[in-house]
Order: sequence, then C-alpha cells, then structure tokens
Amino acid sequence: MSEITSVAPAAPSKPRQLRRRSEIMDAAAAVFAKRGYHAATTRDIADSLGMQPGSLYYYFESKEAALAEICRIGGSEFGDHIEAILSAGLPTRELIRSAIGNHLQGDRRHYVTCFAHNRRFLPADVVPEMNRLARRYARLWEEIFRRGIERGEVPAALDCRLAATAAVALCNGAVPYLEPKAPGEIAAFVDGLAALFMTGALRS
Amino acid sequence: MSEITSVAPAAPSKPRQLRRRSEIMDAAAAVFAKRGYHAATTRDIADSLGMQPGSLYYYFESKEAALAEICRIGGSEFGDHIEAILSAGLPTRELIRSAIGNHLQGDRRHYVTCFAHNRRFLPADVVPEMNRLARRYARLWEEIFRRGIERGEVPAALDCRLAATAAVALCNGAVPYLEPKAPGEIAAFVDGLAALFMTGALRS
Amino acid sequence: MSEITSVAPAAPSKPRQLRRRSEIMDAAAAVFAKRGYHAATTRDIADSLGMQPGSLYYYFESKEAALAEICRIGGSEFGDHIEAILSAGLPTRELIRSAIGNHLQGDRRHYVTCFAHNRRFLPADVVPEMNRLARRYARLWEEIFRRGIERGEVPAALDCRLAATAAVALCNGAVPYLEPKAPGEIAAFVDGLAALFMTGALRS
Amino acid sequence: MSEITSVAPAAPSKPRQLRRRSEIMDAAAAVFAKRGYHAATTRDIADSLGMQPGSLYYYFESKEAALAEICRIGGSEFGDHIEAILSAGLPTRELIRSAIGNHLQGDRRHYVTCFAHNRRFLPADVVPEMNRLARRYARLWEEIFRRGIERGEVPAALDCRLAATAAVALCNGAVPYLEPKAPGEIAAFVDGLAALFMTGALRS
DNA sequence: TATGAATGAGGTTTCATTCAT
DNA sequence: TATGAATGAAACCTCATTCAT
Repeated sequence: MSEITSVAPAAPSKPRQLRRRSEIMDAAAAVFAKRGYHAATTRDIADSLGMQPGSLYYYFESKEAALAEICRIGGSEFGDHIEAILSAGLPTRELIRSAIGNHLQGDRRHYVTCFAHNRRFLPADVVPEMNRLARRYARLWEEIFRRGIERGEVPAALDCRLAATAAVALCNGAVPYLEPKAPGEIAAFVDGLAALFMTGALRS
Repeated sequence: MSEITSVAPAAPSKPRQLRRRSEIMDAAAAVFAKRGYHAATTRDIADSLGMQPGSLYYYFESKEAALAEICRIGGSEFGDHIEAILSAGLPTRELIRSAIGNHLQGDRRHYVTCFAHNRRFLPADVVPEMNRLARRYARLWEEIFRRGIERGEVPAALDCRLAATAAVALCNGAVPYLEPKAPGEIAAFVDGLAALFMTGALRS
Repeated sequence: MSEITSVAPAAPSKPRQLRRRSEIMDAAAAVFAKRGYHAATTRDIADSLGMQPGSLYYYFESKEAALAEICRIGGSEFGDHIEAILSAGLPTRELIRSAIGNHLQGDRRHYVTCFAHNRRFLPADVVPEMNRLARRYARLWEEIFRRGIERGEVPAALDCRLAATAAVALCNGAVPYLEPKAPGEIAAFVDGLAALFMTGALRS
Repeated sequence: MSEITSVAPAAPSKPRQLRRRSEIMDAAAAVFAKRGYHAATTRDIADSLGMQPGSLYYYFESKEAALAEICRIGGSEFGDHIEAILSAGLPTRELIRSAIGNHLQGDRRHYVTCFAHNRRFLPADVVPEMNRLARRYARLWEEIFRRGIERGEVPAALDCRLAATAAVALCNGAVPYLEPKAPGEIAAFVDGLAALFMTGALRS
C-alpha cells in the first residue's frame, strides 16, 4: 500500500485543507450549540481552536455563512440518517432508539442542535432551503410511526405528525441536560428517554 | 393649576406605576423568549411597547437585571403552580396535564421559557439562586411521579428523575412549535403532547 | 420678532435634527474629499466634529450610505447650478466662470469632489443613478458651449463634448491645488483658471 | 541534470530578476492608479499578476515602500521627459503636446498618476523628496511657457505658474476619462485636449 | 415619565504582513 | 521563488447605557 501512495505525487494539499476546514466547522458548531449563535463570539470559536479570530476568515466568509453551512449539514445529515435506518427495515423500537441516539449522541449532534435552535437567525434567502430540510426531517419521523402502524407496533390511532413533533421536541429539549453528564452516563440517559417516549409515563 | 391636579386626590401613582412595570416586563419576557437574550435588543423590547430604548431604564436597571427578574419569576411561579396542584390532590393524569399546560399556555409562559433557555447567561452571583429554583422545579415534577407510583397510576419501576427531566425537556423543546399555530389549535396540540407523554408512542 | 417666535410653540426638534444631520454630512464630505473615501476613517469624520465614531451612526446607516448620499447631492446640485445659470441667459464667458467657480468655490464643493472621485466606490445598485447624474452634468456643460456657438462667442468648430470633458477634468484636477491656498488667493486662482480655459495658453 | 543548467552558463539571474521586479511594479502602479492606494489591496495586485499576496514581498518591502518607489519613478521620469524635449528646441506647440501626451499615454503613465494622487499618503520622511520632484515638475512646465513668451508664441502676460498648474490639473483630471476609451480613440482625445488647452474655448 | 443625542465597550471583519514548507 | 496558513492591528459597526431636556 505504501508504494501506491508514494508513487502518486506528493499528496495534494487539498485533503489537508479540507480536514482543517472540518475541524474549524466542528468547533464553530460546538460553540454555537453550546452558547447560541448570538452569544457565541468569533473569539470563542477561535479560542477553542487556539487561533486568532481573524484567522477563521481563511475558512469561512462570515460568522453567518458558517452558521448557514452548519445548519445545512445538520439538517440534511439528520434526515439522511433516518432515511438510512428506515430502509434497513429495523423494528420500530430500534428506529426510534437510533433516531434519538443520532440526535443526541451522533458525531454531528452539534450540527443538529444548531439547526434546531439557530436556523431562524439566518437571512431570508436561505430560509426556504432550511424550511425544506426541516419539513423533510419531520416527514421522516412521521414515516417511522406510519411504518409502525402498518406493522402493528404502534397504535393505529396515533397522530403521527404530533408524535414526530414530540420526538424532535424531546430531543431538542434534552440537549442541555447532556452536557453536564459524564460520558458514561449519557448512553443510559438516552436509552431511558427513548424507552419513556415509547412506553409512556403512566401504567397502561 | 396645581389645585386642579391636587383636587383629584392624586391617587398614589404606585399601582399605575406597578402595572406599567409589569407590562414592560411582560414585553421583555416575550422578546427574550422569542429571540433569545442575546439576539434580543433593547430596541426590540422598546418597539414592542411603542417606546424608546432609553425609556426602559425607568423600569429596570439593566437588560441583565431584567432577565434576572424574569427568570426568578418564571422559575418560582412554575414551581408554585406544581406545588398548588399537588396539594389539590388531583389524579396523576390531571397533574401532568396541568403542569404541561402551565408551561406552554400559562400567562407566564414566556417567563418560564426565559428561565429555561436564558438563565445560563446570568452572572455568577445569581446562578446559585437559579439553580435552587431549577432543582425545586425538578423535584416537584419528580413528586408528581412518586405520588403516581404510590397511587398505582405509574409503574413502580419508573425512574422519576428521568421522567421529570423528560417532561421538562419535552415542554422546552415544544415551545418553538407553538408560535406558528393558531390560538385555537394550541390547546389540542398541548393535550396531544400530554397524552403522548403519558401513554407512549408504542403499543403496550 | 422675539414675540413671534415665542408665541409659536417650542420649535419642533425636527429642524434642529436636520441641521445637525447636515453638519455631519458636510464634515463627511470634507473628509472624503480631502483624503479619499477609503483613506478616510469614521474616526477622521468624528474627530472633525468632536464626536465618537459610533455616534455618527445615529445620522447615517453606514459609511457607504453616507458616501452615496453625498454623491447624490454633489452630482445633482452641480447640475442644478448649471441649469440655473443657463436659463439666466448670461454670456458664455460668465457661464463658464460661474460653473467653474461653483465647482471649486461653492458651498457644496466637497460634495462635487466626492462625486467626481469616489462615486466609483459605490455598490453596483447605485451606479446607474450616479451615471445618470454624470451624464446630465456632462450634457449641461456641453449645452454651455453649444449656446456659445449659437451666439458666435465660441468657434463653430469646437468639439463641445470634448470641451465639456476638459472643463470638468480641469476642475477636478485643480481641487488639490486649492487647499494649500489662503482664502484670499482662491478667487484669483479660480478666475485665472477660467480665463486660461477660455483664452488658451498660446497667442491666437 | 545539473550539467544541463550549468551548460547554459547560468546567466546571473539578476537581469531576469530585475525584469520580474519591473513587471510587479508596473502591476502595482496600474492597480494603485486605477483604484487609489488605499482601495487597492495587495490581493488586487497579486491577482493581476496571477500570484499570491505573500509572494509580492519578495519584490518589495511593503505596500508603502512600493508606492514610494512608484512615486519616485513617476515624479522623476515625468520631469526627465520635459527636460529632454525642452533641450530639443521644439516649438511650444510641440512641447505642450508632447508633455500632455507623456502624462496621459506614456509607458509610465500609471506611475505619474500615482505620483499625482497618492504621494500624499506617503510617510513624513519621504515627503520632502516628493515635494522636490513636484516643484521641479512644476518649474519645468513653467519653463515651457517662459520659453514660449521669449519666442513670441505665448502672450507675454500669461501667468506661467498658473498655466503650469492648469496643465497638470487638466492632465490629472483627464485620467479617469481615458480608461473607458478604446485604444484608437485615446490619441485623438489627447490631441483634442492639448489643442483646446492651447487655443482656448472662446473665439479670440 | 419619556425622548433624542451621545458614549464607549466590544463585536465582526479586512488586510498588510510573516513564515514554515 | 512561491505558497498556504496564520497573525494582529485597525477598521466598521452595534448596542446597552447615560443624561440633559
């Protein structure tokens, strides 16, 4: 293998640049998710990367453009994940557990959080795109429940739209409770939330 | 001239002043809840009241002081409400419905939202107070479930702490879905959320 | 007279505000004319007014918006002046003298200078408006020469378009030579330029 | 491989280096002349050469040092040209035509424009040098007119200093009108300006 | 009580410049 | 010689806040 890479002329700097760009976007997403877009300063982002604020502009055009890109990624990858697991034919219980887990524990969880809480601060010309992503993501959640009804795993009377909204709301509302937790506790917490969402708080 | 004003026995302007102050706080809470503390400007608040930003300073010392007061109100009244319904001895189902309804539909819902999303921006010296309120409010939710277990309305195995967190997370996450709705739809939406939270999404 | 002003209710603050705005625009025009738009800082303008840079934004939206307004004024008032003297039926000699004098000595000379040198820095959406003003102002200069031909004061063979360009170029190029001069010398200098432009440097 | 390069006896790269340096200075002069020193960025210059901004620093110490050198060249070569034609004993008409042509059409016209419009942005320690060049260049223009008076080609009453200023002002003011013109039109335009300057706009 | 005008701290952004590669 | 990445100073601009009226 090493011959192959060495035969090819000195790896073009492109990949390195792309990786660095990803690091910067990850840092920005984390800061935006934690503090909120307006409370987050470019200095916060730069500090978390050990850079100067001005250097960030080598990687994005503006703070707002960075938010737009982060929201785009968060909105679309979140949908992609549900689409993927839907087509894998898992039982409803697994689908819900996986979708909630992706929202709260996935690599891109900060991107999803940004999408949920900060996309409303984007300028008017990207709003339609964001709305499209949000609608897709709502529909895919609905699809989970509709499939569950078909399979008899979900009561036929369930309002799928409402359930989709509730699932997303539960996840978004749960984000602030994750951070203070030790890494080991998070999985149990997320499992607990998913179980509660599926079973309900009352005796049946 | 002075007689004329003195004839109408100059009702001690206190009550009027207090009422005006409440209006201003309500407006600030609504703006903070809608936009977030940092994105909300004093001009936004003033505009919603038809005043100039500088005039707000007759009613609060600073934007931050206003937030602190709003959070204090939101955090304590929310707890007060649960305490009140708990002592009224309602069935668990009613308790949950009422607590969620108060969070999402009550007169002070903007105060509660501020408490949930913006109290982290308060300065260090009020954090302990806010934490106390948050803990109280978590415990009161837990108490709802504990009582439910005692009465056999809730499965004995339920993790009450987790359920309390989930209830609050669901409410906080649901806030953004309320605003676009027509007033008539809100009650049904809130009822639906409460029912789903109690019953769960899956067949039992 | 004092009764009349005191009878009328306290002069509405509007005029005062407008006057202040004019002062600020004058200062900005002077600084832009002297240093050039890009070399002029908002601090330069503020200093010349004894204010803080941020305070300027009470009067204009942005540095660029201020430039746009100044150019608009410079471009249109310059044209207005030529239009006015043209319709006054003065002899060509007086027309040229007055037009040059207005460009170099008028109250709005800094506005005209801004228009000449800095309008190219305006954003694309105001360029058409500026071009319209520039064309009008070129045509009005041409009209001076065309009238002169009709009256036999100007040689029939004169290229009026070129003469208009030359007159404007001469004025624009002369601006930097005005500032170092003592106020008393300026009038003689401007008269000399006008005379030279009309007579030419060579013996006829 | 080393033989091959050493065979062609490694022409001391000096000339090539100098030529490249000239290209870079020409590009800088053109950009400064077009946009003005402050509006011109090092990126503008680099772009016009197909390089990166950082690479420019192999050719000049700083943007300001480049401007200083360009102004030095513009100021001195312009004077050199007048000196040369003066000593060639041409008639006044030809002198004026040639001096104006050199200013507006010469190879170094961008250098002259930089000198005229941007030398004022240079630091205090080069100002005396620039002033010396400017004075020389004014005196040489004056000398053109003084010779004309001696020869009877120029009216004895002409204010030579004023005429020199006017000539330079006309040229500097005409620069922006050159760029939009097609190459073929420029010569006629410059001839027209020179003729007008010599003959005047009015009938004699 | 309310306003208009101003302040000043702090934020985003630009850009000349440096330097390891 | 040239580049890509980074710096840091300084610019524009926003906004909470103050204060005379």
